[in-house]
Amino acid sequence: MSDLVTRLRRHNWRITPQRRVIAETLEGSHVHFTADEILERACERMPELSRATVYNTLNEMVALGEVLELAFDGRSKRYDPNADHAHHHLICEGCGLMKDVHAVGDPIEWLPGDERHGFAVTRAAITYRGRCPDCQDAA
Amino acid sequence: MSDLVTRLRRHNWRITPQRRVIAETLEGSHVHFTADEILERACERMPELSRATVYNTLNEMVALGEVLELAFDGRSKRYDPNADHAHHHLICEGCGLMKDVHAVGDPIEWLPGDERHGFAVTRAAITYRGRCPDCQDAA
DNA sequence: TCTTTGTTTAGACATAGTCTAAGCTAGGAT
DNA sequence: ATCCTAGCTTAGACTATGTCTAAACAAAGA
Repeated sequence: MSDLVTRLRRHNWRITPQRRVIAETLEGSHVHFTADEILERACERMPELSRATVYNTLNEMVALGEVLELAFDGRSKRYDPNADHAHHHLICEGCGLMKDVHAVGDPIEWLPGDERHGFAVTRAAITYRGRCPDCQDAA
Repeated sequence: MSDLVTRLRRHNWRITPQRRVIAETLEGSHVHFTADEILERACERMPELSRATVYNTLNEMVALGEVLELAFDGRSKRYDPNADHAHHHLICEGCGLMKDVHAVGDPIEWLPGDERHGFAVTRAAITYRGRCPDCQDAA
């Protein structure tokens, strides 16, 4: 049912009931939740679930490379279950709405060798910002 | 002396002694400090400076568009005084070292119209990640 | 069954940032 | 010069987000 659960199991990671609920909550949504939003929604299915377990589990899924941690606003991190599928993010400066978007090409190729300062560059993420249709009308 | 101060004054923004110290601390460094790091350094020149003033001042400079707020790690925001000069950031996944870098072209052009979801897209920032020379050796 | 290892829990703790109420300062009006 | 006002600064309380700890719990293997 949950593809994220399948991917997690491949790491020989024990799928406990708590972890399954958290993974399915993450994957079942099309917005990127904060840890507390995941806790709130997961608790509808498993009321005794603790905050510490949600934080632990999310951090472990990030460490396994199956979930991306997004930190755009400096307030709270958000979690993106599509770690395998290259995409970027478009954020509304008015209301904070976030969309996944796909750009043409690979940003790493746009960084010249003499701008790399000897780094081994492995990833690149683009954050687009603007105003969504609703917030353009409101302005 | 401080170009940032000049830019801020153009907004009819009162340059108090506190604000000058904060602006010069920001601009005088080549790394991007957190608010608390700025407080610590600014206090060497003005020991009675308060934390609230540093936070207020940084937020106002961001609102004026003269300083960029960077939120990459979800821990604490960092502040970049070069808001006028288009550049991106390269971060070491080992030690957190951050460098300003310049990519070829404008990332906004790489986002197709049908991926914009009706947004008016105004800005794009690329975050490159990898390992710096020191952390490659350590690995 | 017993043991071992890993998981979950509640709550204490830590960190980053905001808010509030009071006092202070600079500049304009008199 | 003195007063007034608006805006600035301050200390500390408060909030939000996340981590840590110690104990209880659960599952798998001997």
